Amino acid sequence: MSLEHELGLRKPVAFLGHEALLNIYFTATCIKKRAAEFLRRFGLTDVQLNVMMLLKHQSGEEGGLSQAEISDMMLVNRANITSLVDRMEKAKLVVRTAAANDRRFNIVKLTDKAKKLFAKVDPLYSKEVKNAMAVLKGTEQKKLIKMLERVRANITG
Amino acid sequence: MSLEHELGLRKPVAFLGHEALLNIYFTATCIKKRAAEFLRRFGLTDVQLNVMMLLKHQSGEEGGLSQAEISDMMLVNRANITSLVDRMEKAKLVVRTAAANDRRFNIVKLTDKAKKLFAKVDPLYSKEVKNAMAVLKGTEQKKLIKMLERVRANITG
DNA sequence: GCCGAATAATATATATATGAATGATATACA
DNA sequence: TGTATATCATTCATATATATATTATTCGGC
Repeated sequence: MSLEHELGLRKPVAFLGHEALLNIYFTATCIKKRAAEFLRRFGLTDVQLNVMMLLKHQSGEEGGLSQAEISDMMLVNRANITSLVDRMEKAKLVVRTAAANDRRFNIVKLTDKAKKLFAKVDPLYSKEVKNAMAVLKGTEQKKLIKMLERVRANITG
Repeated sequence: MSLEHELGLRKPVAFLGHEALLNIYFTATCIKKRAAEFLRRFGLTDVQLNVMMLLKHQSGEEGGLSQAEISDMMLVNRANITSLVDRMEKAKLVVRTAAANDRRFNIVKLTDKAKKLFAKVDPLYSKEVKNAMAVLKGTEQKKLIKMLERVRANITG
């Protein structure tokens, strides 16, 4: 269904480019809502799962990531990571560790509790993601990715 | 460039569907950041411009929209509209008016100040949007829209 | 005309996002 | 060596998002 119908607009979006842009924006919104709804039963938010995924799969030699690395990998302001890690630390999902050589850094690591929870949630979440995207064939997904990469390259460059 | 490079990941995203989903998500993030940056010089946020666009182009007979209508057209929780309209009212961009027949409703309307500002910002913003999407041909934009519509239909249905 | 259900807006607690300013620490180099 | 500069994390004010509960009002059925 078109955005016009989904949002209950009285008049269509003014021009094609704007409709395309709004489609990207609102599809992301739907994805985020769906993820939030799914993760809620585990007491997690989508952002927190994202952090857990990064710590699981992208950790460096020290067995974790600095807050600056997390911020870069999530395209999020560094100031935001402070409170995000605060909340996750309070929920016993991560710990802050002093870096070996440079006292400016915190190395953020997953707790055992978080590792166990992730082992349970990750396969279920992956299945959800696969189902969500299964309406597009592999070749379509690749085309979609290429188009979105071109848009990003154009606006960030 | 691929997400893997843009975000500085050490390992690639686990499977194609997740990469596609993350591309949608992060492209929306980039669009939002770019819009925020552009609108800042006018003292507006992207969300506030969105409200102004809706009030300009989608208003009903009463010359405005109820807060519930705004919420539906923005896929945003209704509770959120209260504070959003509060801030815009404080900035003299909108006024709340009592609806004629039903005292439960507020009709939100643009002020003259907001109409003038919108008349200035809108053509510049539209040009930005056109430029942002100009890397994709019209037929590509249409394909992109169709694919995203299918994804939304799948996850919201 | 009255009562329960539905609807609009609000209040509250919480999570996430930004920019700007600050303090602690490293590093480069004159 | 010592200083300018860069980098990491934090704090602050602000904007946006959610779920949940509450209040005010309207409407449907009787």
